[in-house]
This record gives sequence, structure tokens and C-alpha cells, in this order.
Amino acid sequence: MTINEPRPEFSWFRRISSQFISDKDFDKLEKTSVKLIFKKGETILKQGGLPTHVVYLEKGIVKFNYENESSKNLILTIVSAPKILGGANLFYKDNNLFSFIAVEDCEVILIDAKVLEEVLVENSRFAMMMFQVASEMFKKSVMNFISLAHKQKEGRIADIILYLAAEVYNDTSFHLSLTRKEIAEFAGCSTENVIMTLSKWQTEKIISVDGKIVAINDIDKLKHISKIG
Amino acid sequence: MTINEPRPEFSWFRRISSQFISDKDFDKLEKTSVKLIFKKGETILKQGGLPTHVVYLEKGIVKFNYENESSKNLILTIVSAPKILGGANLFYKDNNLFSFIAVEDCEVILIDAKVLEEVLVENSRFAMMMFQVASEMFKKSVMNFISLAHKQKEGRIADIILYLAAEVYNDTSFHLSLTRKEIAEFAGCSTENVIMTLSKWQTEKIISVDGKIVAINDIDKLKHISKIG
DNA sequence: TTTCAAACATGAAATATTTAATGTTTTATG
DNA sequence: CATAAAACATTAAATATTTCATGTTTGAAA
Repeated sequence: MTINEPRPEFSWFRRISSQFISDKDFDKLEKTSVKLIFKKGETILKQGGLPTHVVYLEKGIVKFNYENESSKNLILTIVSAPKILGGANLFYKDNNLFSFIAVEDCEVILIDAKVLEEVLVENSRFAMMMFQVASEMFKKSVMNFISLAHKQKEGRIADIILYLAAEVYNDTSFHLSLTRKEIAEFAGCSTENVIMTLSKWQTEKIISVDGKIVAINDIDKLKHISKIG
Repeated sequence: MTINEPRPEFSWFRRISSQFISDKDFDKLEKTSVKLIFKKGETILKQGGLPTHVVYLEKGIVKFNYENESSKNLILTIVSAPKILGGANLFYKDNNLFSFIAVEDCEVILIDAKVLEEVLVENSRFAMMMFQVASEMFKKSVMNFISLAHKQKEGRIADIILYLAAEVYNDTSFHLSLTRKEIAEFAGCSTENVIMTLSKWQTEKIISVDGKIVAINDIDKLKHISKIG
């Protein structure tokens, strides 16, 4: 983790915020913010810690990771920049429910939570927008959980591949930055199951896998697997 | 479902709101609200419908129910009155992600979402408080899902019994208003599994079950089962 | 009160999933 | 570049879970 000067850009966040708050208020946020660079695998915000900052992800990919008492991980969702990382950690005063961990090198701006709250209180439309953003993230997690509860492994892994293509990499073929173990933690199953399923789909020509390179060849078949669970 | 006159009381909601909004604003909410009574099993708010109202649960118990394409249900969480039913349905502009269904007879006040939004925009501290409440609900669902993903059936069912005792019935012995099937939909497992597990715990004297009456005899053992998963 | 449907209950068979054992490949680091 | 650790991969055995078949009990409605 290294500190990077000078002042952060906030480009995407500035654009969407400008509809709701004044330049003065945005400057206030910017002045108390700090830009950091996290390398793959580094923890941006730790589960159990106090929510002193709100994370604006400017570049990179982040996993929402829950670790239980036995050190088993569960990935709640995975998001790509640009995004305000909210969910339960935004507006929520208790200790962070989960960690944010960089899945790829990330550029991140940490916004002081106190200052943000001041700005939110002064700009209720802005607050509403931020809550919408947080709800959006919540919805992503819930949909993943629903898949997890309703479907068998194959349906869950199909959902994850489809989700990654549509929402994270924005392409049907992509360089997978997650390990098989992480996909398993996302799907709530064993690593072996992920490996076996991907291999099987490879032989069935539904996807092509070459190490970290994944390409969806037959998205309809994948969607069908997702549907029948 | 029957309409009940005259004006709703809002007692709990009025009390917590009074710290944040004026009587005038509260009256505005009250005037556009309608009090309804739902019988056990009736749907208060339907999945897929538009979030035209925010639900204030004055009396009773409600399940958050998600139904998938194959008509299989998943219970996200269960809450008891008094409570503002939020989560993704509050402040969220898309169609409702899930239904609210009465698990026991309920007294409910439907608040016009548009009017509430007006009041929220005018009273940012009140808005923040409502966000907190919604986040609280979110946390409950997420914790249930985490249990679901990390633990085996017994750990999950133990979590549910503990949750119901602590958060819904506020007693270690209670009249269970859920069927075994509903517990299964909460735990994400088969009905048979719930029945077998409860019977097993009954013979092990961890709980007493007599039809709908459930009593926790050995809460430490139950917590241990929850812990080891 | 009778009757029917749903809920509750149990055990066995079928299926899904994890664990363990083993080996190869890739990746990071001294 | 060598080397160790992690990731990837495959299989069989062990375990967990669901499905199915069957029967009893309970509760709501005619």
C-alpha cells in the first residue's frame, strides 16, 4: 500500500455528485480524502474495524469478504470500478460486517465518514442518491445469496460466471482475476467442485478455459444451467 | 384484509420519529397513511410490485419471502413489530425484490412512499435514521445468508431457533408461528431435515417440542451447534 | 361433525457434495 | 535461476442432503 500524491481525481464520483451537491461541498469531501493504491490481495478495509472511511473505488476490482471464526471465507459480491463501496458499511455505524479486499491492483479514495455524513445531512437529495447506490450493492449480494440457497453447485457457478462477464469484466471473454478457491468462496462450495465444473463445461464446449483466460462460448446453455439450477 | 378506521396510532414510530421531524411533518405522513389488518398467510406487499408504500408493522410477525421461477420459496428474514420494514424495498426504486407475508395476524400502516420521500428530503437527520433502520434489517438478512453459506443444516437450524428466540419472540420458549416447511425455507434445506433435526434435539433434551410449542432447554449446547456449524 | 388438505413424522434409496490423497503446473521470491 | 508455496487438477471414498414412499395427526371448511 503506497500513498500517491497529488490530489485525487474522483472523476466519476465528481460527475454523478455534481447533480446533487455544490462544488464547495465536493471540495470539502476532496480535501479530507486520501488516495491510496492497493496491490492485489491487500485489504482495503477490514472486517470488524470501525467505519471511519467510505471507499470510492476509482480503478480495479474488489471482493466483499466475510471471514468466520474458523477462518473460512465467503465472498458476498465482487465489484469493479468506478463505484462507491457501500452496502452495510455505508451509513452503518457498527463495526464493518465484512472486509474489502483488492482482487486486482486498485486505486482507491478514502473519504472521511464524518465529513461525508456532514455533507449528506446538508444535502438530502445527495443522501438519497447515495442510499440508492448502497441499495444497488445490497441487491447484488442478495441475488447471489438467493442463487446460493436455491440452486445446486452448477447453477451457482453458472450464475457467477454470468455475473462476472456482465457486471465485472463487461465481456464474454475475460482474464479471470479470481482463483478457483475464490470462486468456490463466492459459490459457497469446495474448490474441487469449481475445478470439476469448469473442466466439464470446457469439454462440453460451453466455455473455454486456458488457465486464467475464460471465454463463454454458449451463453444460452450457461443461462439454461443457471435457470434449472 | 380489512380496512380499519379511524386514524392509525403509529405509536412506536411516532415516538422515534419525534426526535427528528416536526409534528406537522409527522401529520403529513399520517394523513396519507392507511391502516390495514392482514390475517396469517396474507401478502402485505408483493414481490415484483412497485414500491408505492413503505410498511410500518405495528403488530404481528412478518416474513421476507423470495419466490423463484420454480415457485420455490426462500425466507430472507423474519421480523416482529414494531418495525419499519425496509431493507431493499425501502428507498429502492425498482420493483420489490421480495414479498412481505404475515406469519401471524398483523396490524400494518402503509405510508405513501412519495410523501415519505418528501419528508425525508426535508429532514435529513430523519433520513439518516431511516437509513440506519434499513441497514439494520439488511444486516439481519446478510447474517442469515452467511450462516446458510458457511454451515451445515444443523448449524443453520440452530441459528434460526436462536434468532427466533432472541429477536422475534423475545423468550426461550415460544409458540412457533412458522411451519416446519417455513423453517426449511429459512434454513435453505428440506422440510424433512428440519423435522428430523428438531426431533433429534428433542431426544437429546436440547429443546422441547410439542407441536408448535418450542422451548430451548440447553441454549449453550444450541450455541455450540451453531458455532461448530 | 365430517371431511379433506396440509402439516408432521419416519426410514430407505438416490443423489449431491466434501474430503482426502496424490500429482502437475504456475507464480512469487530469495 | 532455483525453489518453495500456492494454484490447478483428478479420482475414489466418506459424508451430507434430498427425494420418495408411506402413514399419522392436526386444523380449517363444508
